[in-house]
Amino acid sequence: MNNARFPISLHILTLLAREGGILLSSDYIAGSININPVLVRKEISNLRNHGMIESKEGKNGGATLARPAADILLSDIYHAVQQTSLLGNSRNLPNPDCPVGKQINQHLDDLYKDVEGALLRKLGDITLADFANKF
Amino acid sequence: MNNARFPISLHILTLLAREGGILLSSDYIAGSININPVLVRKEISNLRNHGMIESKEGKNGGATLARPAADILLSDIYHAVQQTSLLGNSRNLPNPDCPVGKQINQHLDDLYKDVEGALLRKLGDITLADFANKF
DNA sequence: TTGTACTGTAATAAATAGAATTACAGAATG
DNA sequence: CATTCTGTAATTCTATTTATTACAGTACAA
Repeated sequence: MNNARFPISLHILTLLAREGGILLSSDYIAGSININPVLVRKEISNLRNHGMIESKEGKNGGATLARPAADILLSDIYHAVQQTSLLGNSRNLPNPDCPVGKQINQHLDDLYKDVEGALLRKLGDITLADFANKF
Repeated sequence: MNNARFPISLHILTLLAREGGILLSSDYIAGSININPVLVRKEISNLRNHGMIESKEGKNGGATLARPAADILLSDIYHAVQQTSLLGNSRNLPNPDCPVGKQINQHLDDLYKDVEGALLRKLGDITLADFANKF
């Protein structure tokens, strides 16, 4: 995972978790993370689609948690941002005339599912409340 | 993880595991993976530095496993190629004037160590022999 | 002893992906 | 109705990844 979507989303949610229902603006959040506000709004949009955030448009608008921080698992966040496979894939198709090349993607997929399961069990043990309470 | 070093290394090692000690050239390996041979030689160089591969220069040269496939764990491969953190980090430093921004990197690091531990336990349960025998 | 087939590595270029920026329509508020 | 926000698309900028080129050095075999 090379992009910063997981830590950015976790940062956003941590800020919201610490404000009990107070709306935070994308500009304020972006100032804490030190990234562009448009990126924040994109992540909020994504987290909203996954039911973790509610947001309000217009003056004095902003974002807030859609449900209690104790009901949001870090695995929920992982699912919301996960796009590329955990341990990477080669861009090119391997050689179909090679017995290994022909099958490796299937076996990699199986392996990744297995490994990702272990990761999700760990992330599923931790709630946003657990994380936010560390601060 | 956006780059393909883990699957490439695993592909290389799988090919070698299936040839009992026969030297394979970087061109042959690159043909199976369908990437540039120079990339293969770079990965071989890395895996050699980590004690998993031996290679021989000159005519009829190539690479072979440095130890039995049953003695190479997938976690060894992960360690050999791992460079960026598992779940990503923001490029910019968070705002030190924000109570969350000030501490988040430390808490992220702790979390990542924990999660990576779970991943490594899973990868440490699987040997290269296990993986190569699937083909 | 010399041509050939390799590795090893550096340097560069091309391709791709990530993040920042600009722009602007639309919503809510006072 | 001016202001302050969100939402989103389009574009530009930057960083990362991969491919390519180049070439020195090694080993073998005729």
